[in-house]
Amino acid sequence: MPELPEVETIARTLKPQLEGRTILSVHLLWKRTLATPSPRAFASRIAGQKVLDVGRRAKFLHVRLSKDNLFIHLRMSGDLRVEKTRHKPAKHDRLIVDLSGNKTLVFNDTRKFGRVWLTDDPQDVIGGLGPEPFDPEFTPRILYSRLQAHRRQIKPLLLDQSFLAGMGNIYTDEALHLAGIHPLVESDKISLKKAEKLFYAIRTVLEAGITHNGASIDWVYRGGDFQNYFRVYGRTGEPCPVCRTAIKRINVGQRGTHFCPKCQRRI
DNA sequence: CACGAGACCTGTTCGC
DNA sequence: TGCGAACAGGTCTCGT
Repeated sequence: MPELPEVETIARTLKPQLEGRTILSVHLLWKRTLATPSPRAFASRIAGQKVLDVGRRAKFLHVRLSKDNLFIHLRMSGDLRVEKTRHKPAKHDRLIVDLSGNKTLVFNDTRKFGRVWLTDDPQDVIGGLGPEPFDPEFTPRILYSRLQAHRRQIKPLLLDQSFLAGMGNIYTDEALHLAGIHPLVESDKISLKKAEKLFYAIRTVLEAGITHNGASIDWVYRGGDFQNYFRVYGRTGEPCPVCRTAIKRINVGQRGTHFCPKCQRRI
């Protein structure tokens, strides 16, 4: 799925296209796409609400409406576009939101993993999330103490959205390589110095991702080109950009994991 | 508490 | 060429 930089890119693109418009009607094409409320309540409640703001929290797109909050999670294959209102859904369209001014917000999601919530209390959806990587309150010291609070393999821990919000499989592999940390290292074995390095590595790779408008992989093309700057992700067997050692691929928590066996020692 | 496996889905690529 | 297996940017739930 889109990770933090891809969702940030989408949020920035949608913001000027959606703000100020009024929602006229919605058409739900795949029932399970809607997490809450019921399809009937969703349709009647959302109609007539105005879009006040569009933003991002972790990997959620947050659309603030006059009375409610619309949250959209793209999961693995979701995509969002604003188009001129049309009447025939395209392949894999799951939710159509008709807006004032002849525009339509289209949620297209091949694998049907994506979810949409409408709620008056944002905490219902995003209440359990960990710190936002770019939050000024989030510091290297805080990352260190949170790492010490667990004894878990570092990669799955970074992917845990309640530990840290927004990291996904690609940016985690990239950040661990930049910080020189093996993906299986136990979190409480990471020194303060290494935790600081990891903190800045996380911000660096996420920032680079945003600068490049995210990554476009396989058939999910969203315009970004960060895939051309991957250090290790998807580069199994290719030389490490730092030391030329062949990049290894292993499975960690059933996720493909790429790292340099020389730069990222297990210890 | 930490971890692995299985679900949820469709599509593409890999290996024989 | 063909066909099944493996794999894909995510997250939840269950069992050990």
